[in-house]
Amino acid sequence: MTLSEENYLKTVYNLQKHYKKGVPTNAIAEEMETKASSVSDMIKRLAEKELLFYKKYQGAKLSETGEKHAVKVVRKHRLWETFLVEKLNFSWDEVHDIAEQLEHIESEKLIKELDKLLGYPKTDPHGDPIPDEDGNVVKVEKRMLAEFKKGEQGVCVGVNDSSSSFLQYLDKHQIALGKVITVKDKEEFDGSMQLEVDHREFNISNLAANNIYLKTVNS
Amino acid sequence: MTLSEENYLKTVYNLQKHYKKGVPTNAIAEEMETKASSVSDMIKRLAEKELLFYKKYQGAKLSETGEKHAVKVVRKHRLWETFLVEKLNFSWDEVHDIAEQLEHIESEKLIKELDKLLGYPKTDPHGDPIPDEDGNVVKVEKRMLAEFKKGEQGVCVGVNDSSSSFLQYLDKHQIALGKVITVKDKEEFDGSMQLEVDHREFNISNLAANNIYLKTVNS
DNA sequence: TTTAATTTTTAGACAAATCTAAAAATTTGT
DNA sequence: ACAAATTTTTAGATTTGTCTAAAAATTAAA
Repeated sequence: MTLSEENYLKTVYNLQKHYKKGVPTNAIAEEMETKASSVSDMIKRLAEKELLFYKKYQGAKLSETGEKHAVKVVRKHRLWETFLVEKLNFSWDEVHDIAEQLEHIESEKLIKELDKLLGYPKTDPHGDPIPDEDGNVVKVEKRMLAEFKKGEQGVCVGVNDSSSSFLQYLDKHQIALGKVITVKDKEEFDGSMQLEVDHREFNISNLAANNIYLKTVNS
Repeated sequence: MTLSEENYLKTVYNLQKHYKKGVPTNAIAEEMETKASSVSDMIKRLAEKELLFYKKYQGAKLSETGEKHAVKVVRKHRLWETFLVEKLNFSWDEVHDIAEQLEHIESEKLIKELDKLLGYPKTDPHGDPIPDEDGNVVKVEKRMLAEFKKGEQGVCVGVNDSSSSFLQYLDKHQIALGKVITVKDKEEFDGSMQLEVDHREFNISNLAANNIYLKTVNS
């Protein structure tokens, strides 16, 4: 398995929750910042290797083998991110690019020992679940902040966008995993919200609220 | 800088202590388990990029830029090896191949923090010095065990061959960094030696003795 | 439903890194 | 010093992964 193939599998894996049928060529191309023609070529090759199913113009869908492999890469990515934050003093907005490199390192023992060193963490620094050794992924029950109504309260358990600009925006407002967020007010026409976090109030856009996940808290 | 280029630089760096002039094409090819023709091509490309000096049939010699880059790779390799042994319970014969992958990860901060986590180690698990941030390499004074005379004593400070078969051979005889070794007898005709380590006596070949470094101990 | 817009695929080219086979240069042995 | 052996380079082919431009298929719109 080449580095490039692994990246394609991971991308298809990440995108296929948003598509009932196959993941469109263009979606993959956009996500990977490459051209549709390159994707078309590669998808065809991966299909030959039976890592995914593919019919012309119908997009891509991971096979069982392909998914197994993709989950392994995701597990490694998230464990490395956790390592960087927990052991090497990185902040959550700095780890993605480095984990993108580290996720391709091959060694069963390495990843097993890393998991042990970190105390078998369940989620990464962005709240995403870390698949276990057998590839099982725990599904965390969570709702988008944007769906919360005025007066509701929740604990931040994850983000949808892990870009450093967004994560730094959250830092600025002291939003982090585990923080309690209260919706003080909600603007109907644009979906913007007035929030309270740590006794501090501020306003966020609907776009931002669409990238924050909360777990409802019984308060 | 591609992964392949980096590997060539590192190999030339490692080999050039053994050659006064340029490192021969064949020596590089053998070390990298590739063909001389491939080496010839790549060397030419690296010379164009001014990472090394090269004249036809005269072998390769790193430029200052090339050496700077090579040392960085070596620093990363040795820090990662130390990490694997110190933090992830690897033994010294298991780390080479994984460090070979990890040495190409790009991130200044990562390597700085790794160094800190490990307590700024001076040598790797095989006794090789870890270059500092500025690329300075401490030269450890050491002699080959094969050069020791009957009755002499030393402390093991390094090995020349880091292959897992050799390292496992050393483990079997309880030879490790820091161990005191006494030459009880030396066979003139084949250079084999009778050693004492931990009050245990055994015999090793000249080939083995040529791959163990000791620091003379004033006893 | 026929055209227009969009998406996807194909064809052909290219750069990186490698290989084999053969030619050229250098070194060694007598 | 000359021939033989060895080392190194060149020439040409191959694989992987990418790209551009153009053709084909699908979807959307009038």
